[in-house]
Amino acid sequence: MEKHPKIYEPDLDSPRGKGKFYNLMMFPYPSAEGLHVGNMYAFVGADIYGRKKRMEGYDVFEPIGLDGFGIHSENYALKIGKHPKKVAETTAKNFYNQLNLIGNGFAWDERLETYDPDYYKWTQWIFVQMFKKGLAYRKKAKVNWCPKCLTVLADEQVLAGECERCASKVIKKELEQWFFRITEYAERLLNDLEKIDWSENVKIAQKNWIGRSEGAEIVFSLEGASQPSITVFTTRPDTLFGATYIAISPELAKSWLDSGWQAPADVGAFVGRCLKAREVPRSDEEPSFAEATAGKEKTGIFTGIYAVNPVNQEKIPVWVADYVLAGYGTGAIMAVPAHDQRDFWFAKKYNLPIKIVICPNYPEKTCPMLDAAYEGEGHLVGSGEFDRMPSAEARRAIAGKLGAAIKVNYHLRDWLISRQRYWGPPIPMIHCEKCDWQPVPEEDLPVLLPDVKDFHPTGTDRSPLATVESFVKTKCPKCRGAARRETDVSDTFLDSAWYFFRYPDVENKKEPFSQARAKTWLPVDMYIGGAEHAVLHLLYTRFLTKVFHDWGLVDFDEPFRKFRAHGLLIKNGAKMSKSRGNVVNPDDYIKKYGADVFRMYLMFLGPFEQGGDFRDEGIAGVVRFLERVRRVFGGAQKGMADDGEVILHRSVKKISEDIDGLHYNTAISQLMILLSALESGCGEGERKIFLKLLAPFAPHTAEELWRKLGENDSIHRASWPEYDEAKTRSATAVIVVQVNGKVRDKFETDTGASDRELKDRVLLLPRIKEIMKGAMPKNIIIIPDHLVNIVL
RNA sequence: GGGCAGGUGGCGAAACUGGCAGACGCGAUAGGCUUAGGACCUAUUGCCGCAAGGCAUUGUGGGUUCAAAUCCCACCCUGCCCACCA
Repeated sequence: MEKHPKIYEPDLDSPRGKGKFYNLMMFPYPSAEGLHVGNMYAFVGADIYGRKKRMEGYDVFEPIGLDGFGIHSENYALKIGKHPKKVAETTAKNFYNQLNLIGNGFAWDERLETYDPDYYKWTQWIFVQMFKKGLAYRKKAKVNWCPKCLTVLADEQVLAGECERCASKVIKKELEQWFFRITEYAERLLNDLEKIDWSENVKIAQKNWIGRSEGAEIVFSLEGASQPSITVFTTRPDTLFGATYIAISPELAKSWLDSGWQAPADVGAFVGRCLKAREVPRSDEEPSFAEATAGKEKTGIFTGIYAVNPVNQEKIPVWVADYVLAGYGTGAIMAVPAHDQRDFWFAKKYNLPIKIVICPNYPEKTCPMLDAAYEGEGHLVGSGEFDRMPSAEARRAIAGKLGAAIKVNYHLRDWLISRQRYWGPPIPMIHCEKCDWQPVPEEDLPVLLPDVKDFHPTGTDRSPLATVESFVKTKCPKCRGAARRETDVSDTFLDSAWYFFRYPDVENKKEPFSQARAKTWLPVDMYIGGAEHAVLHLLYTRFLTKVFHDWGLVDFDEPFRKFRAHGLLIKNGAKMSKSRGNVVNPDDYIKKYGADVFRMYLMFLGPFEQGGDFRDEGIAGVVRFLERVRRVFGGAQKGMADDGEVILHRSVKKISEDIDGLHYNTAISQLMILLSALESGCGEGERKIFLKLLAPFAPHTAEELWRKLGENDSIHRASWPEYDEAKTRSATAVIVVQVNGKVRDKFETDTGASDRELKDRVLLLPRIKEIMKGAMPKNIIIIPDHLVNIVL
């Protein structure tokens, strides 16, 4: 650890040079196997970017830490039968050693680990503030439950509907849980995407995840029900005349039954069956839409109730249907079989009427026969006064006529924070019979995770902490009466949603971070990480940042100015996995080839944002390259060849631009091209420029050769080379001569030749004359310094 | 089913804003160097041809253009994410 040369020492209070540059990479969650090559890939890519910024004169802050709390670590501890805390200690050591080996310019003094009480104290503090501000609340929610392991599982631990450890069928269990009201921020999270420079695909993923849809709430009055009316949400009020039944979710039916609805006998049984079926989470194995939706039989039952369509007073039946979701909209829909595929299947099955009200054939009179729902736009038919109106217009017209409320719905759900697990920050809440839920007073934070022997899941609905009486029993902060602590811990995503605020101020004992430090260093200038976090992690960080902004802690409301997702590394064309046995262990490669070769090879595989295919054979190229570099630097100095200067200036330009655009693979090709030029002869000036260009990629080699040239200060503090645009252009150009678009000849000439000159010269070329056979060209296209195309 | 990314030599991949397809690297072949092997150096590496030269070619089929890997339309395939969201 100490061996690492500290070349990066940002001044955290007043950044030097051109100012601060916060270069962040997603911190890893340490697993037992050690740092994954995918992490290395991400970190090296991010470090190259940061190192160039440093050489450009920015004060670069590049911190690293460990996302050590959470299920991954806990499961490993369970597996090997060691306490998570002990495991964390050893894995931390390993991880930092490995991170040290890859040669990144980390700010080693500002590390943080999420399981450190000095850190999670503030994670808990955030929870308390959330509660105080009304952003944390409790409600019932379903969790995955393994009946054999007797524990709650995270979604990612459920494989094909089975527990990943014991392969028992997982069921859904309803428990009361803590939530954060992220939905309150849905609109801002959506709109503010426009003001940040992020990979476009990630923005789109977030947009879809938030899933805004605008529609109308339409009220149908009911006959024969215990309720007077029912409200449905629809994005297509224009199809209202085509509604031939109402479908309600089993959950809604259940609540009606519970509140005294006298339903036909088999309705209760049907509802029971549906709810039971929903306890089994959908498996990964079920392929495709066919199983998940289309092929999965939609079932339902008539309730005996009728609803009155408010637009035409038509009486339509009310059904309970298993395809209606409880958690979205109002839990009830108006079914329009002609214009919704699911309703169409359902209507076919139960012989319900299918009534076309949107015709795609306007102005022709005939509407098509439907063998599937028509979900597109068209003109209204069979819709009374609205006939012939375009459907888009009719949406507003029909909703308007009914005075229906315009309503915006989001797919985004509130953030479930509770985990019935051990290895996380205890949720800092106390329950008192008299005073209900009370937050732990801030001066009592952190609520330390008790160092229990038995951290195994308990077999009840509770976290293992529930069995620790000394932990559970406490006093109510309000009335001082006997009370009990919340025993669940919080989601790991909460730990990682704010860590970058803490990095510039890890020693702070009084607050999560000082406003001064935050003002100096935040927001993050460049964030690099995996696309798999496109929604959850990146959405939570944005949410929390907006919350901090609203609390007045910071004056910005987006955490990362720029975010780029790196691609996925695969091995020999296949995804790496333990079962395939094709996992690249970075340590082996670093040991064998050294960090510089490994770094460069990773970056040379393919475009950083697209990932690459790791093949052992390919490493030789980079090994040879660095050996050639040493040979050139060991050789005598002499002048460069004639075209050397152009290649040098072009290389500086290309490599600079490529690093800025994360095109590291082509930057390395250019280094290779430049090296070939240097091999034919080079002086000290060219050597230094080359080393500077090499430094971000191969920091150790570059440093060593730099010192051999007699430099006393680190190359990583040297200035990034500049180029002269004029010198990137060569004095001559090769002109391609085409006839009818086919290349027929080429010649070299001075750059800047006029169209006239080029034309005259081309027409005199013997080969061209021969091809033309005296014919008159119809047209001659001239691209200066580049190409002449003769059209015959 | 939806969203996103992608499909180019034996392989990993390049190609700015439409202008020489295959940069750079791996592998392969031949030669040099070497006692030998490795390393290294040189040349070749889409097809035909001794060569000059010719021909083909960027998943498939159409189109636009003097000119298309690049733009447009339809389709096929692969990967990732989401998935009964009314």
